[in-house]
Amino acid sequence: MVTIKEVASCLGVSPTTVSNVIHGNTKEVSQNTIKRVQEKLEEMHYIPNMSARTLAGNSSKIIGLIIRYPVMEGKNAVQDPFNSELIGMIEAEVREAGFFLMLYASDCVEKILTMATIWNVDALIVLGVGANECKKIKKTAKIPVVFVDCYFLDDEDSYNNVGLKDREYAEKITEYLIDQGHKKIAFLADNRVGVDFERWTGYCHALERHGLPVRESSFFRIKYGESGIKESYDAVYERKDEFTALFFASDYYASLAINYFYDRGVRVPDDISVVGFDDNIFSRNVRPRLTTVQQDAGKKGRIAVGQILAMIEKRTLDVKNIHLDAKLVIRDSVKNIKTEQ
Amino acid sequence: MVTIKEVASCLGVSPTTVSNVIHGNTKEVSQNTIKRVQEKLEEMHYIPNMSARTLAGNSSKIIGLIIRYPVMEGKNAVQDPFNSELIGMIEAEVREAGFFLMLYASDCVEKILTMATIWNVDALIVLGVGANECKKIKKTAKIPVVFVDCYFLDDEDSYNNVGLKDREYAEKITEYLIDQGHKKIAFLADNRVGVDFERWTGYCHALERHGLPVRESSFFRIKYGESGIKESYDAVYERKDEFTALFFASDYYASLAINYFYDRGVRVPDDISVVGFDDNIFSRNVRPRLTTVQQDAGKKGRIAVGQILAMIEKRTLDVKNIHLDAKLVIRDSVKNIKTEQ
DNA sequence: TTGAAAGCGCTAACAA
DNA sequence: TTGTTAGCGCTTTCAA
Repeated sequence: MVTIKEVASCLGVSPTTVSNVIHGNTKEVSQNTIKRVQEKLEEMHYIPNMSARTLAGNSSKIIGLIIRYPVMEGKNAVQDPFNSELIGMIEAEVREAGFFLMLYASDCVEKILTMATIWNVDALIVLGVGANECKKIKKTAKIPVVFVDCYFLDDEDSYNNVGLKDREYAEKITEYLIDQGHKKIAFLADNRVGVDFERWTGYCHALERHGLPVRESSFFRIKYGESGIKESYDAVYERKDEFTALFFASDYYASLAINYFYDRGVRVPDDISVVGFDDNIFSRNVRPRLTTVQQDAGKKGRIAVGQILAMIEKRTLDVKNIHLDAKLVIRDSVKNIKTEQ
Repeated sequence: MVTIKEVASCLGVSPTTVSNVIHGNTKEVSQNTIKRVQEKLEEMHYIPNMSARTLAGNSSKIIGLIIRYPVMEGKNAVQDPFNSELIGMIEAEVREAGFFLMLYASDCVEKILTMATIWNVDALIVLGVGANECKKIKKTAKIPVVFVDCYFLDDEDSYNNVGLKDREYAEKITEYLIDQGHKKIAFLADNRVGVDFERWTGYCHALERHGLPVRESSFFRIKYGESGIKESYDAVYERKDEFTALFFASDYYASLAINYFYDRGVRVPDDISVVGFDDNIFSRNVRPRLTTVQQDAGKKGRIAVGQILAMIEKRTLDVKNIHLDAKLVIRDSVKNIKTEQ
């Protein structure tokens, strides 16, 4: 390990000068010294020691990426294709900005904040964590925090968040179904909080707006794990005649369902229509191709990191809680049944 | 930030004593003091400062996870479903062992080692990096390194690696195809190095063993990106009559191909048989279900972290380069054409 | 059984 | 324009 001291003594200058050159505080350093120091730094392969820098009161250059702790058996937090894309994007952006990414999966606010303190983390990006946790994190953390895909119970606009117009687009895709003649539409998700709650609400709004009844029995909770999913789909199958269309809160579940139905001889969209949400690899890699709501995970990541960097550099932000636009993508999983009625 | 000093002065003891209690060096501390210190630590919510610890010569408790830098347009390094599962598993294991995970995507050995030095990283887990890079990393890094899914040009057994019996199982699945009467089998992958090279080699061995010709023209290089894939598949389609079976080096490409063929009216397995490799979500979420080689990404992750921890704790390892067993999973994407001939 | 003191590598206030 | 020095929080050696 080459230290600043070593470089300095090699050159016969003081550590301060070397440090100043490293940080570009060169107003008071002669051109000649700057050059000599820079060359020596290069020559000796000087690599900074971040622990020392951080300890000396500088920023750690670490950004903590918090992902939700896995609830599901045999499934981990990175595995969801939407999350993966987001994480990959965030890693790339953080790295390119000269920061380091510490990945930490947890639902426990205490642990998250401890991790942030231990490492003197500069900022936190928090993915898809529940409203209560968000509140606590925001209240306690003394560093910039950007949430991604979070929904809050209290003052929405006091949070820094990058999300999607989930409700609006859930409403749109539901209206599309209604427009295609569907009146009996089920909503299926593995929970009904946060993002999924918003999508459910959008679905409800669309039904109400068109004078269709909103029934609690039209909500199916999909259980976790392979066997849980199968069990849940069995329940849907039993009641399939009650519905003409199924709105899944994610492409993942929608594509699994299409294949499940295929196996049981139920054809999509002829026998039942299906829509999803997200437009990830699953929606395109299933037949029939899935009609869904398209969102850009990469964009979310880029914006989130952009916000974080702006906050770190203490620039202010005009918009705090951003909800990105999405796009209805019509493919082949919905049948127009208007004429049949 | 509560420091050891503060805790110490609150208690009227020295920082040394507090530090000793924290680290369990309690042979020379009285029971009473231990208790008092522990309670105070708790009460004051003492959280260590890792920068200071690291600077004072202790281990950083950071494990660096290096993933290959993305080559493909619009695709990032975390996005591959196999990688995601592995990363999620590694994160969980690392966290549970009391370490922290720094995620870093790069192909550049210099940058990787700089990152390791900057942070005084305790160990490195390196995923799917090329042989040349592996060699350099092993030679230069002065910390434990475990490679995952890497293949090496020089002395294989001098590396710590967790891989799969890629060659053997590629051979097995090829033999299965031959056993089902297939003689004209293409091999398709997006490259032919590392893991994919092994799979290709296994494929070649099987053909040779059964007296079938190995032709360079039976290798298809799948191009990156959505349009690249389509273009590549178009080329396969053009020559589809030359083959009765297609061996894809990954489930991802195999499942995409099945759907591509479906769209063009080519039925799998009736018109052409398809096999994949990995058995991830794609193989099960496609119809017909994909016949493939099953491997356990989670297990790889667990073993890799186990090896790393053992190395960090300076316990020795008997087996260094582990190649896990896989399993041939026969589903519905291969037709038995023996009788037709 | 406990504590004082030095030092890890770096930064920054201040002096020269 | 350059250098001296103190100190960030912690560990560890050595003395008490």
